[in-house]
Amino acid sequence: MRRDIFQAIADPSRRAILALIAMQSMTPNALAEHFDTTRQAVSKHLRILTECQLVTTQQQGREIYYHLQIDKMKEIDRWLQQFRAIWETRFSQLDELLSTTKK
Amino acid sequence: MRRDIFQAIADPSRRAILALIAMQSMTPNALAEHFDTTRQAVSKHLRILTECQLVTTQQQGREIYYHLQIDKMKEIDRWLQQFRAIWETRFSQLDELLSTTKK
DNA sequence: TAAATTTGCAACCAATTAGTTGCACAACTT
DNA sequence: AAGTTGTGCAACTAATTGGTTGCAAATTTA
Repeated sequence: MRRDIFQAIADPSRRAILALIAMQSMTPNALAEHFDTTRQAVSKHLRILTECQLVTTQQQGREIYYHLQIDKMKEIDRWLQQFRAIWETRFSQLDELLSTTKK
Repeated sequence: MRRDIFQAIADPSRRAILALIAMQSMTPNALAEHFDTTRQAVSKHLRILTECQLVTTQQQGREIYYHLQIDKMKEIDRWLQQFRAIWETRFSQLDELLSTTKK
């Protein structure tokens, strides 16, 4: 059972769930209304997101609110850094080239 | 055959391949040396990365060099924006709180 | 207390995945 | 021309995935 953030965000439904609860914490039932699948399918996605700590839960009576764990999202950002470093370098090189051409 | 960047980067080997060719374009054989799998397995990963345009090829004699298509990586960054907006807001809120506490 | 609501979990299933081996083909080397 | 090297593709396989239905448990409502 591989369970890392990259595998978690590979699924479009899970990305949609993350985007939804990013706006506001939601219950599984409320989330399921946004999808064509069953509530149980959504529940399974939430389990995966919980396992890799992208979301946390908060019980409120018989309802369970799922919260986005924004800090965990930063891990993706951190992985992107190595590539961002490249495209920023290339951009500044292009920038340099352009200003050289101007002269 | 779902083929989007998020599914592509879900696999650790493919992330490693991306990181390697980010430094320098490489042939499948050269890449395969960095992995415990067969050359054909690496070739399959490269095919997936090519299909979603994360890499491009450049034939040179009988060798084929795989290049990172850095612009495509920006798509991940773009998706992250919506979340980055959140964590930056929270950070600035914390920032505000701290400066208020100082007073 | 009985019924309804909200949820998670298990069992099952079809499709997909990541790997393998075994080719075939083109391009260099001798 | 014959052998070697670099590569992609097809066929197969075991494991994983994302979905389903059918529960059971806990909490709220009547």
